[in-house]
Amino acid sequence: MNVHSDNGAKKSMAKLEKRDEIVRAALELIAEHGFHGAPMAMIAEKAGVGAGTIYRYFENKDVLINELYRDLEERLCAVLMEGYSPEQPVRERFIHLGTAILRYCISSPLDFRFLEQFHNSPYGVVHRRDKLFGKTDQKDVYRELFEEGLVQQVVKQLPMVVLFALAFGPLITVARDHILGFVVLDEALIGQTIAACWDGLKR
Amino acid sequence: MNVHSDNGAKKSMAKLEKRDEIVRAALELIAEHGFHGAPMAMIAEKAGVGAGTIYRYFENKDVLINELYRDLEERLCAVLMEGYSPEQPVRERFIHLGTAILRYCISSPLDFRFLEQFHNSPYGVVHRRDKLFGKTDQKDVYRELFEEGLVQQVVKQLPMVVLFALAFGPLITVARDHILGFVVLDEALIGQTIAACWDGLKR
Amino acid sequence: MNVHSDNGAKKSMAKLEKRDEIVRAALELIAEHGFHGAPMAMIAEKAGVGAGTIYRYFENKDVLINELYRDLEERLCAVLMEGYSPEQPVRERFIHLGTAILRYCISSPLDFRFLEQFHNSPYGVVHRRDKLFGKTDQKDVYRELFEEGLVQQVVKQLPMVVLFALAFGPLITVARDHILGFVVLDEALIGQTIAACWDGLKR
Amino acid sequence: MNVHSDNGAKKSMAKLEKRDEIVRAALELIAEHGFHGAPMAMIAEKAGVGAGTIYRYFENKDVLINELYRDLEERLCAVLMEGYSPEQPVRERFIHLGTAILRYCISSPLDFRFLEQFHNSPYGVVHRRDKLFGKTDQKDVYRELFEEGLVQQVVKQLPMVVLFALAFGPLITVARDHILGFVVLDEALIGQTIAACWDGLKR
DNA sequence: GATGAATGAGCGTTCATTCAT
DNA sequence: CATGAATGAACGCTCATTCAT
Repeated sequence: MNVHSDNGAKKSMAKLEKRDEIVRAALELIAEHGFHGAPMAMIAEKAGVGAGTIYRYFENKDVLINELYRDLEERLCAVLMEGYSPEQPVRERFIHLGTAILRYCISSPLDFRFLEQFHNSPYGVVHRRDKLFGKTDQKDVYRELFEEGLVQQVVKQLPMVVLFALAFGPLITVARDHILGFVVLDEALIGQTIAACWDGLKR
Repeated sequence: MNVHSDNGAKKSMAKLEKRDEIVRAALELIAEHGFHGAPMAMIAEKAGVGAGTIYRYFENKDVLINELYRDLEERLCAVLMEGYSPEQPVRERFIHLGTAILRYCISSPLDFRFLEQFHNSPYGVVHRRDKLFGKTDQKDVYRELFEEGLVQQVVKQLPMVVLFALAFGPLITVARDHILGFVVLDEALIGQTIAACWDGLKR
Repeated sequence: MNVHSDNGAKKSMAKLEKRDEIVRAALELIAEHGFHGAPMAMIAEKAGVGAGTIYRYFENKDVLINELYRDLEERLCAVLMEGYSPEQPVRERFIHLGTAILRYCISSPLDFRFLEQFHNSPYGVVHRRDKLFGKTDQKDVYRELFEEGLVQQVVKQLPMVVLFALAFGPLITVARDHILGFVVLDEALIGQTIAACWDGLKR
Repeated sequence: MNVHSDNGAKKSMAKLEKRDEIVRAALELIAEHGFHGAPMAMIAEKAGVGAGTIYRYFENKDVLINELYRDLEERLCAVLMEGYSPEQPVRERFIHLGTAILRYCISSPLDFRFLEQFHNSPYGVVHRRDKLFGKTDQKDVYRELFEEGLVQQVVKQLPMVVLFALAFGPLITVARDHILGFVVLDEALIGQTIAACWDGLKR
């Protein structure tokens, strides 16, 4: 270790730093160009590592993508739960979640684009099926929220899947449109959009 | 079937027939396996033509995909307009369109799967941008409908893009879930879902 | 076909010609450098075809190697049976076979080297096991010959596998040494060697 | 085990111990899976050392393999010479050597498998050439034995290489077949096999 | 015009070897 | 000295596209 070691240089990276660089590079490339537009060699180059290095951290491309997804899902989940209070009324909770989602997609557009790509791929379908049919035991705030809403009769008596669609279909769509520059979401618009979703949902 | 069609069965195909076979084969393969699961050679085989033949009808794979998209869009548009009457109130017209979309996706799941794949790919982004920013002069029923709704003050005062999202985000989502078998859409559920969308949309 | 088409040029090859070139190239490279010293790209180059072309004729490298083996085995078998007469005494028949083998290895050293490489590889072990345990119904002259020799009590009462070893172990060994230039087999030496093998075999 | 050896068990290894572990690991992996099935990293892991450590003891993989071969050859040679008495008749000496070889291959199948792999590879060819053409000055019991047999006119008047083939070709072959489970060599069969070899050799 | 064999760039992945620690 | 993370050339294989027939 040199006392003068400039810590700005591309020189050595710590172990975790390297994994992070790979993940970040994969995220950017996949978010921007899709799974096919992100060859391992390109990810490696963007991450500033050798092509073989990726395989020290991830068994193969599928694993890399799935771990990246899990990372993002976790991050998103943390964001959603921040300030979430199960004591609040269903409506307030829904607005909290919706707002958090839209803000997240605005502040982390790459994350959001990646999540979309993932959901619209075979990976995502499998993942969704497992989730719906309870192959994961991860507790699910949305489900809980809507189930409570059904019991309290504040949301429409519709299948869970349809409630999801009514609640998040529009959010995902405007989020994408925002990222692609088709609309600019500001706080006011976020609020109005979510309120409109609630109108669709509520009894 | 032409009365005069030589009944050499699979033998010669008319020019248009051939193009259609290619397009149909591409549709099926892409709908089922995605863009990457549909190599040109496989499309050719399924279409019953030589691999090189495709290039007589489509400059390259991108063009094939884009033309296929245009075909489907046209078909969808025709379905939507069937029985559509501009004289009806905005709400009735919206319900007509929504119902038509959901019925179409149920009766033509391959078409729908393809359209989704397309929209969630670089192709789709470009296409959407062109449409929004008016690079196409194709008249757009949705836009007209919502613009009228805005003028009549029956729908919320929100940007067009957000109205789209509120209206079609849920429909697309439930349609996909139906195709993937996560929910079964019957006529009753279709009606309720579209009514809920309208609740989100209306002032 | 042009009347003047110079038939010496590298120009076009007929379909079978191409398969043959690939097989020949694979044979030479594997014979000289082993399986690992014969990458597909090198085989393609030596064959004068594109790398991808090989896969039109052979599903993958394993299949190429196995088909090549089968080709050679067939060729060898034909050579062995040429002039072979089941009516002759066991000894004469053995000498016929042994002579044919040695002559073949001298005249087709590449074939022989390949066969050796194959036998000394996982491919060969599997192949041998199938043969010994009768998973192939290919009739086997050696086996028949030795079984007859056992019945007539002209060869030693030893397990078939040991008889094989006594008969062909030395032949394979001298054949390899000849090819590698460690000894020069002429007709006289061939005769003496096979006679010696018979001495080891006979009762 | 040294009385003073720190019993930190797997902890530190003496220099020679480490080399031995590497060699043993290489032997096992190569014997079982061939040269290609034994990556350096796997050898290192099995040996319980770092991947880079191997290169302190062996310049590269080729050198490792060649030194491993030399080790085994030495071991085999020691086994062969145990109880070998140059005063005995040629025949008895041959039987001693042959028996020792077969017993060795039965008791040390890994060694034997490795030696075979080696002989059937470019390494082996070079090695053999050096030996035959006297680039090594290692005295050679077989050669001496056969030369004496020639002088005494108890073995056939054939080139040394052919005598080798007659003597050891069958032994190697049955040894392999034993290891692969195609035949079971017991003491009786060993004796008969070697006797048969001698029949092939003797005048 | 129609064909499909041929192509080769590009993919995901492995592994012998190096070198900072 | 020993390490093992990092490397990148090389592998087997795929597939959009071309072109001789």
